[in-house]
Amino acid sequence: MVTSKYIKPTESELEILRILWERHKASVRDVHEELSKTKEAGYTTTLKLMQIMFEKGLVGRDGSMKIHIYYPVVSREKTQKHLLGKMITNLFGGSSTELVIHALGNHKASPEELEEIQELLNNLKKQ
Amino acid sequence: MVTSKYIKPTESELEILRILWERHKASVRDVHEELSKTKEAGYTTTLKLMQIMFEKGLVGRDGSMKIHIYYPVVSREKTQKHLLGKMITNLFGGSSTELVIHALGNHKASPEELEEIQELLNNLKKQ
DNA sequence: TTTGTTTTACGAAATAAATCGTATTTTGCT
DNA sequence: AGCAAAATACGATTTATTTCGTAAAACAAA
Repeated sequence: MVTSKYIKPTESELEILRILWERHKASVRDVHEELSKTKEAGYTTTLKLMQIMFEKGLVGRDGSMKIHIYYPVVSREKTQKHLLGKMITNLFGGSSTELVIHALGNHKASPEELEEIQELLNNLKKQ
Repeated sequence: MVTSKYIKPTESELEILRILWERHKASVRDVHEELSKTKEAGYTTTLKLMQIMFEKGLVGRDGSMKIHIYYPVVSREKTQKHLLGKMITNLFGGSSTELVIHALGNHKASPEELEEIQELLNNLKKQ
């Protein structure tokens, strides 16, 4: 049985994946326009990146329309898990708690979100 | 007034910083030995990386001893903040709550840690 | 002081990532 | 069909990152 190897997206690829995860599917132009809001890059640069991502298997595409429509192949969850693990190890001394505290401290959460976390916390305490 | 620019450590540099943050100071050999536990790399590779980090200003070093003793210059906190922000944006759709939930879900925390998070949560709720 | 070991300096190669120019193909109009 | 605009393919360059060989310097100890 062949287990497909985890491919670590680069920084730029992650920015593109972010958009695809959000929209589920998008053309190169869609992605490029969204990207342009926060970043400076030529259209062909975005195109090339997405082509490379396609070759790597990070995204898929449907060419049956007039233009290619791309969609994510790697799941957000799996990618989150990998990168989160690395971050906890290298940046938070292996302590996920420390990460949680930082995340809660630096970025504000709404009352609803706090409640959501509270519930999760209650569940964890029960065990 | 000149504001010093944030230098984003690379993946490898982060692994070295992790060790320096933990030990406060260490020789190249120290770092290399610790690194070797989890990673395969030659001694001069580690040395070179640390020399480059010194040039970039990520670490400092004391050469008054027989051998160079390196120490971190960039703070763990500042680095955490930068990378966490990027991670929340690209990987968790801008929601720090989602990150917290993932972190708590995938990596187990001790009762003491849960209590610590509970207190933080209580404080946040009060506001 | 001579010799072997460790440490450092340095350059260069190998690899990976990002950027872009140009050419070709496809599409939408008229 | 013919033309302009948009989309794609592709190669090449640039820049960043990682790796390591070799040589010089510093050190330890016989």
